[in-house]
Amino acid sequence: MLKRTLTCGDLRAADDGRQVTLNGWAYRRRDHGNIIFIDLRDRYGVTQVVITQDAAEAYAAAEKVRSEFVLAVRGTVRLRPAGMENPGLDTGDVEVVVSELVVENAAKPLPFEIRDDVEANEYTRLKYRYLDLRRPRLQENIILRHRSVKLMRDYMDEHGFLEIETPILTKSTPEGARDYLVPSRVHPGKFYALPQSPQQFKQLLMVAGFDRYFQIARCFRDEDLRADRQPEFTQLDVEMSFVDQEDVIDLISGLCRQQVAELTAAAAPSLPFPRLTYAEAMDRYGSDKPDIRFGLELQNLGDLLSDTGVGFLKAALAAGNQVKALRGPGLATLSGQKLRERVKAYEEVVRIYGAKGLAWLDFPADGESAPKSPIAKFFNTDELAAIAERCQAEPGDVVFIVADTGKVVAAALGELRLRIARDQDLIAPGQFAFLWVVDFPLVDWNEDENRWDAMHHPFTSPKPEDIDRMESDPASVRANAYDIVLNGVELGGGSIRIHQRDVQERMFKLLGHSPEATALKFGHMLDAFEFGTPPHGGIALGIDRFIMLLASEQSIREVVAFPKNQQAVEPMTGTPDVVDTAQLDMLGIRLVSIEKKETP
RNA sequence: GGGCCCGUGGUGUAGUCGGCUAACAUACUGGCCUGUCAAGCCAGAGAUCGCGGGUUCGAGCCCCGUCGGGCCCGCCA
Repeated sequence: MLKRTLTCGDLRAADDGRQVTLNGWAYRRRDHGNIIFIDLRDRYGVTQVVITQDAAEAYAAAEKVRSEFVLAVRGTVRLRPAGMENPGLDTGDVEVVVSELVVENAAKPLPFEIRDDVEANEYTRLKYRYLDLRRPRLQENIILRHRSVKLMRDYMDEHGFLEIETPILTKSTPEGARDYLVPSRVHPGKFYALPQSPQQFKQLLMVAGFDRYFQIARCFRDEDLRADRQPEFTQLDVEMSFVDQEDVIDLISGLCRQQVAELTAAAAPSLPFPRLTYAEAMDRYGSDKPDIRFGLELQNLGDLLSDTGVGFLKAALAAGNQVKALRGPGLATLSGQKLRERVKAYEEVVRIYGAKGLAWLDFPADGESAPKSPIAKFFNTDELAAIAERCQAEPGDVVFIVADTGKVVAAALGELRLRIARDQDLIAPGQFAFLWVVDFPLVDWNEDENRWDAMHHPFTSPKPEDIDRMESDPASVRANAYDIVLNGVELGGGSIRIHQRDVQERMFKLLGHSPEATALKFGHMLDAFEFGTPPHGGIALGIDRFIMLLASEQSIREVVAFPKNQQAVEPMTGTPDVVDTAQLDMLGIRLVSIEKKETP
């Protein structure tokens, strides 16, 4: 083959006169008759090559070139004629006059065009992912991902961390997400599980004295997919010994700051990152991962309405429910028709999160007209004024009210808050608003199973001042747990771990595990805690999500080379797929037909 | 398990109060053209409108079912 002497991103005016050979893909071809331009593309850039009848053989070949042919060209670099430079290309001052052109591989018409401004159906994109990945946008995302991970590795190395691999074939654990299982051929009837995270191994590395560990770790969870959830994903997994929460927060804040500073056009976010307790976050934003790029905080109205005559609010407060409000800036300036449509859409939003209704009060822009809200007349003047003051509602605003259990109010208004911010364009692009959420509850009551679940995971330590209430009032026990949030996306979370056997046993007991089950599943952890375990803690960052945000993408599939679709299918290879009976026989596995849903 | 939205030439879209001989752009094929850079101009081919059924004189459009996809709820220690 005709090997390149440099890449399609290299040539500059100073290279005028050089003999060069380029390899690449025919990105665009412009045939003027007797002169043909081809933009030759590789991952480094685009270079214009020119073919004329002066090189008759090359010209004949160039006439047959189509999009995405792989070419090798030999020729001479020359400055473009005055006025013909292309400032849009790094190589735009020059072009290569071709003396020899070789078609290394032709290409059939493509299933979609290789360009950023035409978005093909995502199934087609995934089926031909190798073509999708040629598009500049995905090339940039994948390159950004490389740089991000490289930067993380260097940062961790500079801070004294060791990168250590942990098993992919490991043991199924009863807690948390569904495991992906791998049958053992050597032990028919037994199974490995793919790790949901390297949690136990990294803690045991602390017991082993490795002190500062990290890993770019692939994790697997067999749960339903979302735009920000793939069944396999990558974490920056970190664990440290002889540290407290502040050490972990400092370390990771610095890493995040560096990522933004070095990989985006945004200014480095200032340290320390803002911090909220879980209780504050839920109260003020209705979310444990608040987007703090805009205001619109939730306001409690309960105390203002203790004597209200408004029936549904009175009833809600009497039942011990919450009444909270959210300001919709400028919404009262919409026409009656538009406002009704908007309210209807917002009712739909809160309904999804369990709210039975959405009340609204408009404050007319002129400060005089009668409100359009059908319920405004039930409030007395003092109440309206108090609500406006509490919500800092100006003339022209609408205030939305949800009365329900604390959980429903938070979820409904928390989500509505995001929706209003988007609709009213309150989020300026290009921001990276980090936030630490701390003091998570240790456990969470599971209504369905009638038991306590670990909010983070069962190895998370309770706050020393709360530990005495683990048995008497578990809901009030706070954990040494922390999450880092970026632009309303949960980037990662961690905790200071339990390192004492008795505390760990109390935790398992609280979670409803019998001593026998605990010994069977977690005996190795409990044993380790009796052989000199240092105080330790750590964190894991979702790398896919981080890069999605750095790249301003809406889905982590845009930053994963070969992602699965929402049905957990990878359309290119056709994964998952059936296997030979012989393979199953070897594993001692027999398939039973999956029961069809019964028809009523 | 559930909710909402979307399936129209290869690709992206329009057409959705029923009248279509299915439109536009691009890609594709052929022709013209020596300075373009999303090149341009001319001509051409290419779609049983995801699939099945129904309503109707007539269905891309309405109804029912089904398949595929996206977003979300549940789920995700």
